[in-house]
Amino acid sequence: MKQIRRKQIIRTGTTVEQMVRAIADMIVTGVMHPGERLDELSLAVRFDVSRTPVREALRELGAMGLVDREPNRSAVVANVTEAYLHSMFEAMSELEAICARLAAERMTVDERHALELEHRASARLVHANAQEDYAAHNTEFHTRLYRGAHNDHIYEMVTQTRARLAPFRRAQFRLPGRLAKSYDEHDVIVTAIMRGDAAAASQAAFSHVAIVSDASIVFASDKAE
Amino acid sequence: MKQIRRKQIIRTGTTVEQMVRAIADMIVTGVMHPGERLDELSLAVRFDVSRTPVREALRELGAMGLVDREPNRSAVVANVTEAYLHSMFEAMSELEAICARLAAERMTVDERHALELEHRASARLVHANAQEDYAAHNTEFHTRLYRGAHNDHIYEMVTQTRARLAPFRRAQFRLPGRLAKSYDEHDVIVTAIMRGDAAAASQAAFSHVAIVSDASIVFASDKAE
DNA sequence: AGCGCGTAAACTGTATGCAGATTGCAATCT
DNA sequence: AGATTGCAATCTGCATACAGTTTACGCGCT
Repeated sequence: MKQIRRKQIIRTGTTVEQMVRAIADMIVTGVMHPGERLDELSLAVRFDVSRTPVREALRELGAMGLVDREPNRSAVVANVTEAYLHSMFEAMSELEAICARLAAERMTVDERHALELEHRASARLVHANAQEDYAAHNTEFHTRLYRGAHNDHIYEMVTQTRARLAPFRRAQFRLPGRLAKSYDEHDVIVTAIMRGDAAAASQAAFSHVAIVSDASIVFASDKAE
Repeated sequence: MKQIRRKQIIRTGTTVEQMVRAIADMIVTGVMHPGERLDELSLAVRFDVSRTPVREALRELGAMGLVDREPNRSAVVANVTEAYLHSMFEAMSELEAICARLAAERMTVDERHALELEHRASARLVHANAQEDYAAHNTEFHTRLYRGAHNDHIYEMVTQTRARLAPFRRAQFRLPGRLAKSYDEHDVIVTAIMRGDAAAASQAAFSHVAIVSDASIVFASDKAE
């Protein structure tokens, strides 16, 4: 049985990482409610590990802002209110706008070319309504944008914010017609970047993310019930 | 709100928090060099604790991006190169610009009033060349700006970035004439915000931080030698 | 001499035990 | 009855012990 556990760890990461993901999911999907206590022993029993990895996982979740910790107290689920969610989506728009602006100014010829290719290739996925594949393309597309800004710290912030929002955004491409609209919005961004129009790229990226945000927040509040 | 509480906890040191700060300082001040290994036992001996708190501190430092961790490997000092530092200062300018813009649009009457008072009060410190006190005022001033944006996630990002840059910025007010210039720059920001001119506030905040960055980076590269 | 291979040392990951802090309850006092 | 203090159960913080993994070195083989 030790063997089995080891295999799973190899497959999905270390024990602690697994727990971080599992607990993060529970918090973010509303299985656990804000203020709910996360006592170490219960979690240890639940995941069939000792308290040590549980403590490390809680510390990491604390750093991620998903749980609040105070000395000698149980960690509690942080209040990821709808207001806070909204602030994250808004921040995402702002960050994406910055990336697009900087990308328009700084991307190398190769990067521009790759971005355009990536974008063009996705047209096929839209026609096929291949939601899974389009989602993968979408991630890649935005990642190229972030990298194109040539600023490591901004890249870090935007990817972290994106990761935290991921659970709330999962279903957006299921909305009818969203794929085609997303493609069109990407198109505006790409065009602006290709001609080095920083202001237009920034504006287009801002709107694009704002639209995604609206769709996702609806989804999130559905889920909260 | 939540953020403030967490900050205070950081100030109130448990063993782990103390270690996090101590190690972070060593990394950021160049006492430890990028790539240098942080093996758990050595640190435990050095701080005269067991490996358990060391591990938790390293995990937190990993989440902060100051050390890189891989399974079954020593944590190593992350590469906080001058390039990365530069990217953080640039990000700081961008974030501050966003905050100023949003603040100009969203600050309540009370917030605007408090900001102006805080700013006016600092004039006295400039004349007295009270560097320590002005630094405290400066922190307060910028914090008000960040809060004024009314976006918790952006507040979190900007304060975190600011915290990571703090060690590099400490000496900036010692530069001759910097206090008066800082005051003037603040003045432009405040004026723009008071009349709700988002674009002007944003522009002024961006320049202000860019200037601080330049001064600090000079200082940082001095220190690196 | 160079190349594997195996073994041991060093180190990380996890479990468990103990000490101190906190909380809730209950018995006592006002 | 309500408040208060003391005690017990519970939980966190840290130390120590053990298991599994990686790394480095030396030995033998070609």
